Amino acid sequence: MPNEKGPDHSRRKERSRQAILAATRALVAEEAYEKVTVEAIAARAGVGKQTIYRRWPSKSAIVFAALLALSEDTDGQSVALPDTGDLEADLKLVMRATAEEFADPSFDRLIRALNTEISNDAALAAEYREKLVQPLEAAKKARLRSAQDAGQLDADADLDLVLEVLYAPLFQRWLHRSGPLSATYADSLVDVTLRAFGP
Amino acid sequence: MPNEKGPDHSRRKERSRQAILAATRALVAEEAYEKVTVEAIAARAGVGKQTIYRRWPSKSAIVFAALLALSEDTDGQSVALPDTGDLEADLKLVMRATAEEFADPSFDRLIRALNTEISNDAALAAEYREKLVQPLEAAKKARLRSAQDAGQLDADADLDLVLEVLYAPLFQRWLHRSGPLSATYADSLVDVTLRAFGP
DNA sequence: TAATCAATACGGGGCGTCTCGTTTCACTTC
DNA sequence: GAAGTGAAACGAGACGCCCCGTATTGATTA
Repeated sequence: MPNEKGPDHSRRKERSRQAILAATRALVAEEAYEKVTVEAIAARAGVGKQTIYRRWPSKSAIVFAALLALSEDTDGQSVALPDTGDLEADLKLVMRATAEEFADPSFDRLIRALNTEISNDAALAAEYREKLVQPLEAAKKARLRSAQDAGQLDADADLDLVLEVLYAPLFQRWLHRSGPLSATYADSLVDVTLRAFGP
Repeated sequence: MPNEKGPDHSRRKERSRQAILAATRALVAEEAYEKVTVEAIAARAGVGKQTIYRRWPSKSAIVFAALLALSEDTDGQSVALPDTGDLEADLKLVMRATAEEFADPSFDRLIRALNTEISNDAALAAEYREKLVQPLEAAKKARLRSAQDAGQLDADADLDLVLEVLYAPLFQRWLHRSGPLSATYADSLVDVTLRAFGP
């Protein structure tokens, strides 16, 4: 605990904070989002509603913080994509994993809830981009830059655009449920991207 | 609202129906979506709440019907994309127009509201796909097929995939506000798509 | 007269605030 | 150390507000 000063009420605080975030994640993952109420979160976490509102200003903020904390667990050391030297194989591995992730019902409900909040709250969207999206994109771009150095990708390619072409179709297909998120589909997105931005 | 039906055949039904849909569109376009309530719609339309619930089962259904009616105005004759014989020019025209459309604040709020409802209601999403998306996609595919016949596009290309690569990045950039929807960007999406699926 | 309507009351339920009595903990005082 | 103390944080939940969707009523229209 890197606390240097002042009264140490942190033990109690931290425990209830974690309980609130865990309860939120559990509820969002297992129920339709409309059923997730602040009262339900408080009950599940074994805390009073005021304890929640002392920390976060709104339900959106709670949900967002809950998902943010999820990624901060795996964080600490920065994420990195596999780099075997074979760009196509590496990307297909990652895209297949991503497609599988979206097919999981709990993850589906979680990200759908997040997108609902984000879509209607520009400030939350900015925080989402800064804290969740950008670190991931940095890792992806690092892998792409390595591919550029290896001559497997157009050296002048706009990496933001490359990532969009690679991921946006998958994301849209998931969001609108407009088609299967199969391994074949994941592979074909990689093929398309490499054809468009290949050397 | 001018009524062209002189005879007493139709009752107040149609006029109030139009008033409700128009009021819904106006409210969704000018306010944050959370502020759009059924009571506000009824007040704006000069209609009782019961008149609304006699026609639609839920708020989602009202919003959806309001946007559906919008597209049915311009409908009647099926939509068609320009076909000058120059695929690149035609697509850039359409993509630039699409990007501009999304930049309009009223349209932005409208489609954001629709996406919010759709994202959390699979049945509504299916109806959305059937009544709004598929007619448009049919028109787009017709243009792409014409390009295939002209040898400007890989004859074996999966047209669903082509459309996704073309539109999904724009859609995602708009939804997540992750970058400018400029004409340059629209053009580069066409360039990428043609590079990936060109002959 | 018979539908249809606008208006409005109503129950149900969630959000965010407020209050209350209790627990925890840093800091005394013995 | 052990016992005591005050303040901050707490669990519980009542409350006011707003909204959804239903039910009722008296007026309007065909």
